[in-house]
Amino acid sequence: MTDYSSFACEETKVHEELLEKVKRDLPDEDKLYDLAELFKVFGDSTRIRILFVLFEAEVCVCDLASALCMTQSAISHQLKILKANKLVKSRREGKAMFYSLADDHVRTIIEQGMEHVEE
Amino acid sequence: MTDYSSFACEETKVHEELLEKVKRDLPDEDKLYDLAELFKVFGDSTRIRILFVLFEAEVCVCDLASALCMTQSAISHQLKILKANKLVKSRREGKAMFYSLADDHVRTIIEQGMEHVEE
DNA sequence: TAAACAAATGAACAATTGTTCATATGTTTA
DNA sequence: TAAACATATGAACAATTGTTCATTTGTTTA
Repeated sequence: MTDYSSFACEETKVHEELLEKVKRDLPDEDKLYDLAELFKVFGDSTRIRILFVLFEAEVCVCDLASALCMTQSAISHQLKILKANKLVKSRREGKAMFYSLADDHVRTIIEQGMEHVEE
Repeated sequence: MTDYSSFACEETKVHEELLEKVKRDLPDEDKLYDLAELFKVFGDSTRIRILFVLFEAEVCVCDLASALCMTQSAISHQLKILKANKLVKSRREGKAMFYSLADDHVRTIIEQGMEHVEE
């Protein structure tokens, strides 16, 4: 990593170098936006709690609602967001709809987050 | 992982078993809240962009502002949030304040997120 | 010490978001 | 087929959040 720290803010030449490097390496605006949107999904404690329950088992909507002491509607709205972002998948079984984790990124991301807050 | 999926929603006995397990294993309400708060920090594209710039180098506030084409005030407000959540650290050098990444969880979390959105 | 510069902060406003309530859709069973 | 059940959805409301503008704090230097 280049060290720019010894230059004051008037030293425009070196900073232009940095700014060009940043503009070259920064991912597309679209991708950064998608990334922020993804983390926004994790940024709600109801959705985090849903994911934690799904770490244990495949669970239907009504059980999620009673496990988390929330209305069926609230849970259903949040599941829709989780599904739209491919964090969970669903499967119908008769009247019930069962939800489970979509893949293992979810686990890793939450584990890393947990490590951070537990420090 | 126990399979509860073959039971309908009326089968209250097995579900109670699941609900008890969930209540036992679910982290404290406080911890889940903190975790959601952490992800909320990642859930804004300005802050994501700041972090990406800091992947490259230690950078002062005015350079962050010009790199991201935003006002100094907006960047400063966001840096305060990043710092409060221990994602960045700062160091004064004369008039300038230099910011850098606080630890490597930040990188891991963002990398995992990137993998997910790129799928 | 006064002027200039870099960063931080508080108040205000617009935009976004999570929950509730009412209702619709889809599936089973009597 | 009608009733019952599980889930999904749309509208509305309160709460939260990001940016701007004006101002303050902290540091250097003329």
